[in-house]
Amino acid sequence: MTRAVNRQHTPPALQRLDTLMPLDGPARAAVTGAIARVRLVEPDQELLSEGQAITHTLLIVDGWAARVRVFPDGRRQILSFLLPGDLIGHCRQDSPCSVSTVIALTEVAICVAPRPAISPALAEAYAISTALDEAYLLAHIARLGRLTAHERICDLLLELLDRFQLSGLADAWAFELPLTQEKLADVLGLTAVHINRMLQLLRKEGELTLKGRQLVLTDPRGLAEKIGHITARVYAC
Amino acid sequence: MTRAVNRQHTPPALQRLDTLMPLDGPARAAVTGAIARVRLVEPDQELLSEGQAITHTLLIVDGWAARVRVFPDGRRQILSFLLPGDLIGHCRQDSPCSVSTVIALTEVAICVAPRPAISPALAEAYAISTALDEAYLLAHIARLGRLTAHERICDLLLELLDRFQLSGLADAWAFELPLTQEKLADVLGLTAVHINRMLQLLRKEGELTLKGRQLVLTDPRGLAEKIGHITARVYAC
DNA sequence: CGCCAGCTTGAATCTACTCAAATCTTGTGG
DNA sequence: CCACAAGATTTGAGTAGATTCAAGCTGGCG
Repeated sequence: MTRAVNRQHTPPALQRLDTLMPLDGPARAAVTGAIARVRLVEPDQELLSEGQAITHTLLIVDGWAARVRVFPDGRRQILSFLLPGDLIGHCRQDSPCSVSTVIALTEVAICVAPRPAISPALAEAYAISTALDEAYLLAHIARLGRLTAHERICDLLLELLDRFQLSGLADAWAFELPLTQEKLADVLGLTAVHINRMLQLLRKEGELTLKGRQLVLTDPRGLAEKIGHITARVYAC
Repeated sequence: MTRAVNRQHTPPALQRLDTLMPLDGPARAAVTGAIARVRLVEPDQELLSEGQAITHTLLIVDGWAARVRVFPDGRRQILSFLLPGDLIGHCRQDSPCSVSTVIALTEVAICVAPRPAISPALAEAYAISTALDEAYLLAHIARLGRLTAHERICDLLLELLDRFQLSGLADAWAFELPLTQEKLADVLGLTAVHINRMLQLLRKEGELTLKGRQLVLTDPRGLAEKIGHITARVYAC
């Protein structure tokens, strides 16, 4: 269950928040405490359903979750990924409810996120996290609207690499990608068959290798340059 | 410049916020005062550019604006529309900066949005507005990812109808659509030529009429039923 | 060993794109 | 009030990228 890259003691979720905004003692203690009390969710289980009232903000500790929309005829679209260190349901409304269903893609560990009132640094980390979330949504819209299948895959993988780097779950080239080609298709608005063909092409081009769940990008920076990918992180100032 | 539907004195921007959350006296006064001091922006002018520091939250008073992303090779994608009563740059960060360029699509009137601290009702209206914004982004992702050209157009027009109804700028069937087919293409991830053909088809099917800038949907509720459109408004509780 | 989910392959099809030209609008100046 | 230019819409023909459907393959696991 331990991820390859993160051998140190800092849990990825804590590391992500700390990277977004250096946390003070109370914040670190609160997050560490929260992370100690996780709930495990099985793959394909719903974490939250559309329209459901939100009582706590949740924090992803481990695993992959996703916001999804399913159409009456069975088409499905993954709206966004939720990865370790990401918040679920963080908003300012009095009685908020979920705007989308959230499901676990792998086994997921979640906990209740400490209240931002505990520490100004924590509040700021949450705010930056929320801003980044929005940047990822906008990037996804541009991806689906204007990129080809080939570009979409590269662009998404570069975003994921970047996101995992924030939490220490990726080094400069590689991270664990536990998604089936069908799920990739559901994020990228394509079919599994076409994802398959494009992944083969990318391998033939030498852009990536995929052994088991381990994804390695040969030259992330060169690839980002080539397809004009700009990391959303730059927007969070 | 006065829009067809809104003959009463309530400005659309005020009406939208008041619809989201009934405003108290101070809030209404503050919004009315703010709306009195508008800045006019010409079509195609930038309201905000990517990465720029945000000093005030802005409120759209009149006209259409959009968040756009332009690729190095000239492809462009409209990420979201900003319509009367919508907020620009409302967030919780200490020193926020814009995650996308915002341009005026028509002549736009904007003002500085009153601070939410003025009134709890206003703060809640802003919070709901922000939540709705996110719901629109998610809806757009699902649209681009999984709907056909025909469905995308219908789905977008239904969303716009719904949004204009919030501010009193649309009745049950019609609103003013000042977009060229090229701009519609830029939102929907299609080409102008294809938008043209699909609009003709929709007219032939009797789903809509388009005289000048006036868009009339023949049977919005039936259409929404047919394509499985769910108004994002339901998510805001 | 055999099953099953996921991956791979091929052929036919279709949706949307490209390019190019014609027509319609709208606004402007003479 | 007409002529003209510029922008926007419309039309047609050919093409490309992605889908569909169907079959075969692979690897992990009971």
